[in-house]
Amino acid sequence: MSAKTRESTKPMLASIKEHPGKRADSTARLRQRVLDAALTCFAAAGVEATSVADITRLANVSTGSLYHHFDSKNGIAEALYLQGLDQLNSGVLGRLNRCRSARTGVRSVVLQYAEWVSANREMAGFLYAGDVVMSDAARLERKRMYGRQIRAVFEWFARYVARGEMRHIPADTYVPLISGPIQEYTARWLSGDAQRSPAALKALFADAAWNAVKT
Amino acid sequence: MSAKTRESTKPMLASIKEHPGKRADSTARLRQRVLDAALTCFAAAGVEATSVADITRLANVSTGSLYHHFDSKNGIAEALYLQGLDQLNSGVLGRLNRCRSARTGVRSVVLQYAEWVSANREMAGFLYAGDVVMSDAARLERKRMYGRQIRAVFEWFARYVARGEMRHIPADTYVPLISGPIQEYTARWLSGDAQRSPAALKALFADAAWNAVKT
Amino acid sequence: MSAKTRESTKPMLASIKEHPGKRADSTARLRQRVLDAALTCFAAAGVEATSVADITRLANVSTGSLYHHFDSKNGIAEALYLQGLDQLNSGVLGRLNRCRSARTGVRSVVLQYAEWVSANREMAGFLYAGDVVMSDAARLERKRMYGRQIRAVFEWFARYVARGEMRHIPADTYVPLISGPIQEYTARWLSGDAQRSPAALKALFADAAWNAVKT
Amino acid sequence: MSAKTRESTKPMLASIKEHPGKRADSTARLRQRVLDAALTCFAAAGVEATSVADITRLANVSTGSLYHHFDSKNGIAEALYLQGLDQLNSGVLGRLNRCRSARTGVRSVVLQYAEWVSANREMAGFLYAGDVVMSDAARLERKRMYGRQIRAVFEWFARYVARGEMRHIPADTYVPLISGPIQEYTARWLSGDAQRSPAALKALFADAAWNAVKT
DNA sequence: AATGAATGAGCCTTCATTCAT
DNA sequence: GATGAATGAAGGCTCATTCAT
Repeated sequence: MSAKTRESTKPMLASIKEHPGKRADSTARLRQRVLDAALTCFAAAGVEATSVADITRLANVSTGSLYHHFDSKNGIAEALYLQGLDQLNSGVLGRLNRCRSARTGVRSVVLQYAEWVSANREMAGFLYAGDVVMSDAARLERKRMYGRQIRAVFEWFARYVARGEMRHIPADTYVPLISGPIQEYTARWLSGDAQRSPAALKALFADAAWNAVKT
Repeated sequence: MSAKTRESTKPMLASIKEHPGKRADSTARLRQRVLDAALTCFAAAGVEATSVADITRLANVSTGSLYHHFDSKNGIAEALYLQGLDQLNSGVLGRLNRCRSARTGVRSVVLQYAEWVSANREMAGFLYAGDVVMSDAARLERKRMYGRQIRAVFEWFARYVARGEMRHIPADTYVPLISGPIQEYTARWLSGDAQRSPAALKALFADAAWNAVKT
Repeated sequence: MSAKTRESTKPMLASIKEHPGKRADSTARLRQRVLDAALTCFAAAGVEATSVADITRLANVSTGSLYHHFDSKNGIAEALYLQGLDQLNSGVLGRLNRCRSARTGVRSVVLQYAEWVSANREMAGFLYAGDVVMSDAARLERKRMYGRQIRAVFEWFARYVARGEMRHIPADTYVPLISGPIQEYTARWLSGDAQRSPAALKALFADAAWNAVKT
Repeated sequence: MSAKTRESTKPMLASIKEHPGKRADSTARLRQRVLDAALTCFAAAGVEATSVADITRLANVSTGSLYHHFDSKNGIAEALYLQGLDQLNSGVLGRLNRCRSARTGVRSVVLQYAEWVSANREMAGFLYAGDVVMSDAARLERKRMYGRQIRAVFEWFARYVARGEMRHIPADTYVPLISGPIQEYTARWLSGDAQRSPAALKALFADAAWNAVKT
């Protein structure tokens, strides 16, 4: 909600509820305990199939306390979703910004995605499942995040497209061409249909990505 | 959604409930009315968020009648899922089998996927959402279907890999490389984030697919 | 909802749910069991303080069954309210219409009110408490009932006012002057602050009513 | 609602919580802020439908603080009820005591009621709604107040009854006959069914009251 | 005195499924 | 085969009240 976007680990949107002073610490701890428990449940069974009682049980928190910190079950899912998306995005963008050529840039997107997903399997599964029903506020926040991300990535690539080092194709199709294969593989891995972690195959998919968009 | 399954290679799970004789026809009609209604609901709101009452209302069928023809709400979802998957698979395989070169074969997979998905948006959304909780019986049936499909496709491709016309990479990675981009694009289209139908961009993705696996 | 207004004992509004044929009877029985139980609870504790469980317990009906026949707890209260009001109104009006002089008419309103209230203490308490939150549909129905009642009563009285046998005062004030005392006494009786039943004092209040509006 | 209780003849129930010394003033201010906020809420939605959070929000007081000053939500309602009743009663009694004839006395009761109710609409609505569940202590206090009031009023009237200037009827029926019409009209005004304020029609109802009990 | 986090019982309602007719 | 009434276990959420700070 504020300006800082990258590397942030704190939940977005919820920041309004943060309090300064002595109890802020234990408050944040409880919030995180709830988010952690919810992630585990959501990843395992989906948001709808997870009951609030499942979360309170796992987080060891009372119903009332949970609702003191979150608006609703779906509010937890939204906070988690935005937190995860922010993490994934900022990881990719941060790495991209340290690259100095079209090829390393394109490959870095895939490499970072593969690594993050392999290291955060639960969160990846949760984000991939896409069963969060977004409220208007959350939708706005996501749009803001996506906008920033897409704009930053496109600005980075645009110069190489302009130089003729990358193909000139519809804007809509870069992401599918670059990320589609690793994402599809990841989906199979998450569902148990593929054995090796995405990280183990990252070089192959990174090469394919570059191959798909280079001139 | 109403086009009859073509080239179905195996009876559906639910076929055990089919009855021979004079009433079979009206029975089948009612079954299909339920399946059609369920697809609309599932595609619009997801399986969990659809109530049996939603389906009976839309299908104009009584509760008792519905349960006379299906085991459970999830049973309907399974039947629908298997029906859709079979349709999609057999379409792809049928087209592939009519191809006479590695390049046309690989491209045909993408082309057929793009066309089917664009022509069966509701079913595509339902299959993509992946919110069907599979019973053991259904899981088995799906495995059988997948196995046949994968085996058939691989047999087709294997000869070209052997001839050195296609890259030799881990078996797990062919599908992601070939279908990943079009699937990723389709997901964006289904969610409203991309405007043009997959069919409109099929050539681009077909070329990319061949490019990704050719030697 | 239909034309018949007087002496009707059937719940209004709910009539849309009535079914002809063999099961209609047991359906109506269950509906009435729920209404009776609800009346007892509402009269004793108020609508808000009565839980749906209180009603199901007393009516010996399952939760689901209750909700199969009524929209909500408040829907029960509305049905009951309209039923009671209809009974009260039609009793008063029916008796009034059999009177042949201003004096007997005015007195009959009070007498009938006193008798009905004494004979239907629970319903009277429920109606008097006024804690039913009316939906738009119910509000409309009540308006319709009130309109019919007020119009009919005023038409009856108007001729005597015109003849100079009754005072000519603001239309708003006839009901308070005629019914106010007996209603106030009834409220005290219902709350336990007065011992004798309204019926026991009806003559006194009937005389006072006539005295208050005669010329 | 904010006019201080005049001629209060006994301390309120809640007075036990009053503290002497330097903070008494700010304490009383906070108490009153809570009572004012509660009255607004109770009048608008009823006691049951008002949550403690509604009150703390409107009064700008913390939960803990509220519970430091009141026993419970219902305790607030009781305090408010007794405060309002005391105000209404003492107004009526005070005015009655300044009258020097049966006629002016009876009329003054109605006139004062009409004026007070019109000037204190929120409190009148709250008292009229009668949704305060009284604790034993509060019930006792109310009985005491009522007793004093009734006794004082009866003593005043008794002499005129004895002199034959007022009718001799059951003790229970004086109040309904005198106050019933104006109360019934007030109820209609509070519910929006009557337009003119009770104060606007006070003379009519005062005359009727005297007419109802004079010899 | 003041604060607001924490508690957990209880509320209304939904819903998949069964079963008598 | 068809119907829809009946069931009761959950589910998400609210709320009065307590208590540590």
